[in-house]
Amino acid sequence: MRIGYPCVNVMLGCRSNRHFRLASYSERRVVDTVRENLDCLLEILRFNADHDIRFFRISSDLVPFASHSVCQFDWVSRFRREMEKVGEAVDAYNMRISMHPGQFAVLNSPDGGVLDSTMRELLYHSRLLAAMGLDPSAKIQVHVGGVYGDKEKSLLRFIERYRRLPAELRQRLVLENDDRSYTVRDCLRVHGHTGVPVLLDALHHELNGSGDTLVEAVALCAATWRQVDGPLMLDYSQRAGSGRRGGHASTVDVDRFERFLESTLPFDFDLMLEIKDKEQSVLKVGPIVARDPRFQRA
DNA sequence: CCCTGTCAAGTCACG
DNA sequence: CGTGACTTGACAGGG
Repeated sequence: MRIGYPCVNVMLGCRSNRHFRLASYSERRVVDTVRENLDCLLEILRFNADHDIRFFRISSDLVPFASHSVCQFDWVSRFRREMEKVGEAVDAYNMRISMHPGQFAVLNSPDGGVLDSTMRELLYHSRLLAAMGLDPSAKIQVHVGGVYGDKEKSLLRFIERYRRLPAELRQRLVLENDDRSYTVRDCLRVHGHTGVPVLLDALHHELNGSGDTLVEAVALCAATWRQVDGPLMLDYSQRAGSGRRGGHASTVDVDRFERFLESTLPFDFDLMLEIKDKEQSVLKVGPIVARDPRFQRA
């Protein structure tokens, strides 16, 4: 089991998701920003390796405006060597990488313009991972998308769209249950028609359940990942104390986390900890997981 | 330095 | 109809 965190390291003084306003776009500006972002990404990976953290989500802002028409420079060629270095670091440390496009990528939208921008955005993600030389176990996680007043039709539209995706995208996309529309069971239906692996978000499953217990859901999702996809990925977060929908906790509650882990035994997976204090929470639970023989899975 | 209005993009729930 | 929430708040202009 590898445990990781998304996008941002709060301890290091750098950020790998720096961006800027579209109004101030220039090739110079974007090149400078990408270079800084890649430098920082390498620094974060080195930090992770030093602390035995081997799962990380790369920010979609690594190349700002990459899918926007304003972006004309060939960032793959320009930063090939730097991106390969990232991939080499990932491989050297036996790390796992994921990405999670923003809410604007909606593959099942009935709107052709939204579909176009979604395709450009998803292709940016897959080209970035490919430029790093990462194998297909580096995943891009998306939701089914909107309901548009007809959930069945909208789910079927996702299936059609998925089938027409280029292979470079199909080999990396994974489908995640969301917190209000599409449950794990809905995602599993899509899997049945497409083969897309299903990523389980434990909190979404709590808020928008399928009737399955957590461990049942883990088992069902695990079966959708082939060898080439790598181990099942799982998103774990805790709600902020006051209990409003959505908001993530500021730091991990270690007892609750341990109970969560016990409740998923004996399944193995790579775990993304979505907590505000990022790597600090991973550092808190890492030693517990490493020390406890019950969690020495696979 | 600090303050704050605003930021490429979608969808949905809430008031 | 306007606003906030979502995987990650940060930029940029003005005081």
